[in-house]
Amino acid sequence: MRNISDVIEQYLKQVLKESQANAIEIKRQDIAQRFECVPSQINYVINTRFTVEKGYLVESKRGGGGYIRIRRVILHEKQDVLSSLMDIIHEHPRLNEQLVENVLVRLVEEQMMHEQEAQLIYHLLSDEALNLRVDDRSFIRRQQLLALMKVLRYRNGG
Amino acid sequence: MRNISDVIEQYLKQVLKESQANAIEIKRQDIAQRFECVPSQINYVINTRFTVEKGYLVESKRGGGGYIRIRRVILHEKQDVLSSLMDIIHEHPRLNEQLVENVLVRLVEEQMMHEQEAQLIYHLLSDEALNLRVDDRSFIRRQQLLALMKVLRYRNGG
DNA sequence: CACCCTCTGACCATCTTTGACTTTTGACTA
DNA sequence: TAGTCAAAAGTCAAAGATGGTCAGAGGGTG
Repeated sequence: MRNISDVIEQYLKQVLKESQANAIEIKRQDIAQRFECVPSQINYVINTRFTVEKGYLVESKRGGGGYIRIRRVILHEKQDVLSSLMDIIHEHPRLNEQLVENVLVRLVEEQMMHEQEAQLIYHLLSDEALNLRVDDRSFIRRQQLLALMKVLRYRNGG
Repeated sequence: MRNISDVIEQYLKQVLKESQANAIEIKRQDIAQRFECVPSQINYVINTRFTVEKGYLVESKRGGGGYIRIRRVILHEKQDVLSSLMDIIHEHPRLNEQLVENVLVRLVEEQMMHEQEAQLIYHLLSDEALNLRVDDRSFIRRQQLLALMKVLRYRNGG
């Protein structure tokens, strides 16, 4: 693996997968020690890899007996997935390629669309295709991702 | 071989051929060092020799743990259909919903995409989703349809 | 000679790593 | 109970590590 962040990401996902409950609780310092990095590296990994749109929820507590809890969000209804993603899209001030990718990957994981469809749409929403100023790009992405959600809603019986 | 670009091209193709998967991942700096050239030379080689038309797909990531990934893909046999559609897209001064639909229908007829995919994209490119001034809408549609063509060049056997 | 590739380097964009400083929390003490 | 302290975790900006772009110089070929 190329960088320590990826390694830590994989490790955490592995632990998460192996845990019965869909949540794990870690001690930041422990993880940092295990991978020989500074503690704040763990925050970086969490902030970039375990985001809401990817379907993770993170809680933590400081002080003695502190912890970081990572939870995989489990939504039972397709509707929930769509509406939570719509909320995220609405709330995010800037929609960059990374976020678009996260959302599309999530939709595929949740079996709301096929890999190939996601692939196509990703390219339509790429920086390359949307060769505009950042704000305009963000605007278009928001419009189109919301349009996508709308289609998926009735396509999956909403 | 007369120039360094050709040498690098051959080298990369050789490595690609020898790799089990039809993809390789390189570090720009490494290759540049091996051939004693500036890093941007690698970009030049990639931009001129590993294009989509020639059947290659290139992805990359910057920053720590960055890389350049080159993938061999199989081109779709109906390049002529794509070319003619691209011409149409280029030549039309205004791209309205009707034209988008025509293009998508054609692509489905030629079995270059599935009905459902066309449906999705049609919605993304609709007047409703692209709630903009006519010219801007037209601009976005052009960009995105061209992006679509680019993907379709190699899909189905990539 | 003109033109089209190549090559180069300065400058840019993006992602990661690090560390100093901050905030929160619980336990212990006065 | 209030205050203090140490043990977490959080924040943020700078530094580091890559890759990308672009315009101009350089060179070979018809």
